[in-house]
Amino acid sequence: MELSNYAALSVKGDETMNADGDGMAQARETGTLGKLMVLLDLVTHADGPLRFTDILSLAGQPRGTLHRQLSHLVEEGLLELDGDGRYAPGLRLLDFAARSWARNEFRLIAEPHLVDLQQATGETVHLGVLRGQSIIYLDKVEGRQPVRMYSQIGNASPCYCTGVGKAALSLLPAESLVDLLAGVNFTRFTAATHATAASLLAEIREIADQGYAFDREEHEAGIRCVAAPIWSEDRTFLGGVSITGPAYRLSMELLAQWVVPVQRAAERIMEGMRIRLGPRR
Amino acid sequence: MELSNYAALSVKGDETMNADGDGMAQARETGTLGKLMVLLDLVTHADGPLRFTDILSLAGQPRGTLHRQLSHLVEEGLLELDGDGRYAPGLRLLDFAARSWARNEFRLIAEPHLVDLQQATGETVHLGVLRGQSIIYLDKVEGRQPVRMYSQIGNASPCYCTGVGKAALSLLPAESLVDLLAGVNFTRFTAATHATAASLLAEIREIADQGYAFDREEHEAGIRCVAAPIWSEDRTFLGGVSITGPAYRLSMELLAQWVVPVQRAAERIMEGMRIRLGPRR
DNA sequence: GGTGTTGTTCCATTATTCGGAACTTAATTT
DNA sequence: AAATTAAGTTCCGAATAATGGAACAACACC
Repeated sequence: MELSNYAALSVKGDETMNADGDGMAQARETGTLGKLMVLLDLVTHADGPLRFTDILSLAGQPRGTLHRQLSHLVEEGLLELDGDGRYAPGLRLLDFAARSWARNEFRLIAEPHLVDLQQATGETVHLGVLRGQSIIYLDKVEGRQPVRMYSQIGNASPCYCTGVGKAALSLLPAESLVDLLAGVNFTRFTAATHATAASLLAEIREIADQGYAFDREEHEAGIRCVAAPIWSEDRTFLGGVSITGPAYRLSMELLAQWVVPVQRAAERIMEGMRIRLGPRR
Repeated sequence: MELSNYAALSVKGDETMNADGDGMAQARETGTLGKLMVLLDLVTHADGPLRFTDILSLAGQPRGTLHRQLSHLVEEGLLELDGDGRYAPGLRLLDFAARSWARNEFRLIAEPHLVDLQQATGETVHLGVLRGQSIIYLDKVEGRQPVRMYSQIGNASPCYCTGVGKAALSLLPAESLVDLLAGVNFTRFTAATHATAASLLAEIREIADQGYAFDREEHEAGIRCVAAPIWSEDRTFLGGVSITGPAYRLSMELLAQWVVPVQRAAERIMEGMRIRLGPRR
């Protein structure tokens, strides 16, 4: 019933006001749509279905207004209203996403290289993109284990404690990086999670030099990974590939051996992007 | 570049006007949101990224208006505008969907029973819901094969040529069924696809009596399935479970043997719904 | 039958969207 | 290279849709 750590994982993140000293505030108003998206965010980020009153207190809108907004969302299939008057995410979202995923050019280019990497190492391979302050996982290739699909794909994870996230951040120019980190809320998931922008910055500088990143159980205890960055030539697109697995099986020595394969996969994906999307980008 | 069979697969379907003699027209106007959703539909249903002009001709809006609408969608992350001025579905859709899927109550209830059914038969098991004239697949459990997740999940498939679809339709009262079929555009995917509402109606009457449905290579040549219906007590929620596989492996005799297991799985799922969601529904 | 809670409908006011046209910018032709 | 066409962007008065307060139903819990 309670809301989950909404702010920490929010893709958008700056709905209220970012305590950013810089004058350059990102574009904000999308009028009617923006307000509706806030509601969609609220409902999809909640731990379970929300009643009208719950949303009322969270959204702080007048009752009449909120009621009409929710009705519209329900009518469009973006939300669903069950028999007990509780609002849940709508199935139309699934349909949109399935199409968006199936046709995603970047993912299609990367796919064969992810499979190669999975087979070479036997461990789970992820593909992620930096979007705002979050990493969105675009694909995942696992070994033989009983399929639990969708598990990670589409999930927005924090950028400061994942391999792909840190690899992507290392591509940013120093200034943008500092700006971005200023807005990040550092939640400590494990003992190894970076707790401050300063300590993260230091590691990212290192990663930028080396060209690869580790996740030393920073997001989830017992889970490690190696990641390599991926970027478009115009740097509008930042992401990464990673190999992930349990710490008992993936020693740091083994991870170090996988640096080269991961980097090679990243390079091949970038080569594919140049060919498919044109050399300029 | 061309549009795919947009109308046939559309979840919404009645944007213009349904040739429905009945006075009870379903609610329609969602104002600003509705117009934006039409655009989202256009872009997500296209075969590839669309340029501004493409959308302009498809949407039939004034240029200035369309431009602002697309800008808003892009700003919210629902669409993405690449360097070549082409619009593609945005990644935010993935994030929404991942959450919507992970927390879907019906899916969570059904999951263990799907796994059981998969292990009992060794073939692929699907869970689907009727939404408008389409079946939306909510889950899929496969055997050992190399994982290609997301493949089917979230996809909207026609109701008239899938096992789950026909099973779900068989739950509708005769009147609603006729109304619904009046709006369906019967595309012949294979030689076995029902071509008219009449022939479909005849089979659905049979299915309603029997309590299970076959798909005899009606959607895809070489693919068969058995399905059993699932419904909430108040009949607001209709769907089904199915076992799907290649015709060379799944003889009609074998499928007939699986009727009982599929029905049992469906019953257990419904029992779970009664317990979790309250007896009324 | 009251009384508080929750959800829905109504309508004048206000703010946003609409859409034609003028204006850039890029591509194509002469 | 200049001229021409196409493609995309910005502007602003008019039209429309969103707003939010208040009054109205539905339901539970005393």
